[in-house]
Amino acid sequence: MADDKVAAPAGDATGEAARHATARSARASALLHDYVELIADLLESTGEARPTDIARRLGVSHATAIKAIARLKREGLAHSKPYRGVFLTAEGQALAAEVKARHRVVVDVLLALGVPPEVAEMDAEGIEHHVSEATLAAFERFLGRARTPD
Amino acid sequence: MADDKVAAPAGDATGEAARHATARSARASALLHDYVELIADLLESTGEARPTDIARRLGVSHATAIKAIARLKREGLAHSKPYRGVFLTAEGQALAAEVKARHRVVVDVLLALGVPPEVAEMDAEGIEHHVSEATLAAFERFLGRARTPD
DNA sequence: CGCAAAATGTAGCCTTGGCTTCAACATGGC
DNA sequence: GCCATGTTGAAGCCAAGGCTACATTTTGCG
Ligand SMILES: [Mn+2]
Ligand SMILES: [Mn+2]
Ligand SMILES: [Mn+2]
Ligand SMILES: [Mn+2]
Repeated sequence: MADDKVAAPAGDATGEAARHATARSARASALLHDYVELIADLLESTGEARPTDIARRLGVSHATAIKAIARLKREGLAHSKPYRGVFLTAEGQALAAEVKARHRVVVDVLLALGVPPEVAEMDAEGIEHHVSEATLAAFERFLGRARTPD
Repeated sequence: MADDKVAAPAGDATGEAARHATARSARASALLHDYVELIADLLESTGEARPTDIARRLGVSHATAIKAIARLKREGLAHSKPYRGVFLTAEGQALAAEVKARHRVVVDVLLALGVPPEVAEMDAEGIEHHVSEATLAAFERFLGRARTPD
């Protein structure tokens, strides 16, 4: 497992800085991820994703949701016409699928580790945004899934 | 725990809203947690915690660090006199110890699940802030520690 | 149809957490 | 002892993500 670049210096600043930078970046995208996940869910289950419903499910004001939706559109993840509900672009749908899968795996790992279901859902909502590809893969191996066929 | 309001409806908004609210709140305190953890570490290893070092270790500008330090002071977690380095209050020290313990447990769990060390450190930096008491306890049981004597 | 209620959108405010730029202070080397 | 350099602090800018208050549009219903 250790190549030859063993033992990064203990009080190493640059590595630590990189780790914190990664965490900050994940924190920044967490919000968008939750929105696309939720929008996909609403579209799938009810056929439409209205700002009010999104706001209620996230526990924020509708104005807050609308501003976030504007950002989703700006970033090419969603589109919508005034008063007509929100939809995901292809990119948004892909992201939603990814995020949803990650969410499920995180919850399952927590459950497998003996975390109570309510708590698992709670904590997963935050943890999911900080699970890298490598960690996700490890989680799936641990769960005994062969890289999820789904 | 469940009175008669069994089986929260699938598309339950209030429960989901609460989960997202919790995640948002954790996200908000994450930054302060990282600061106290780092300050404690610097104090322990070098005897002093200077803004410049803090900034470098976190990968932010020194101005950003100084403003965060001001907030730590405002919230009663740290104190400092001009040009004299930062120290933690009793409350700050307690928080630092808690945060550090959590960090270690999260890393250990990731390692136990087969996540590569570098990645474990990376992801733990974000995950740690979303691990509740209940989940922490489950993690410790999983690791076979009896509520960490240390 | 007509209109009240609900949904949507806009505006403006606040805090946080980034940044750069500049000013003030402290200190080590000469 | 003095001064160059490094550290610290202050100010001001910006975007994100909250909020409330108000304006506009849609819609459902009598
Ligand atoms: Mn989430
Ligand atoms: Mn989620
Ligand atoms: Mn952290
Ligand atoms: Mn940490």
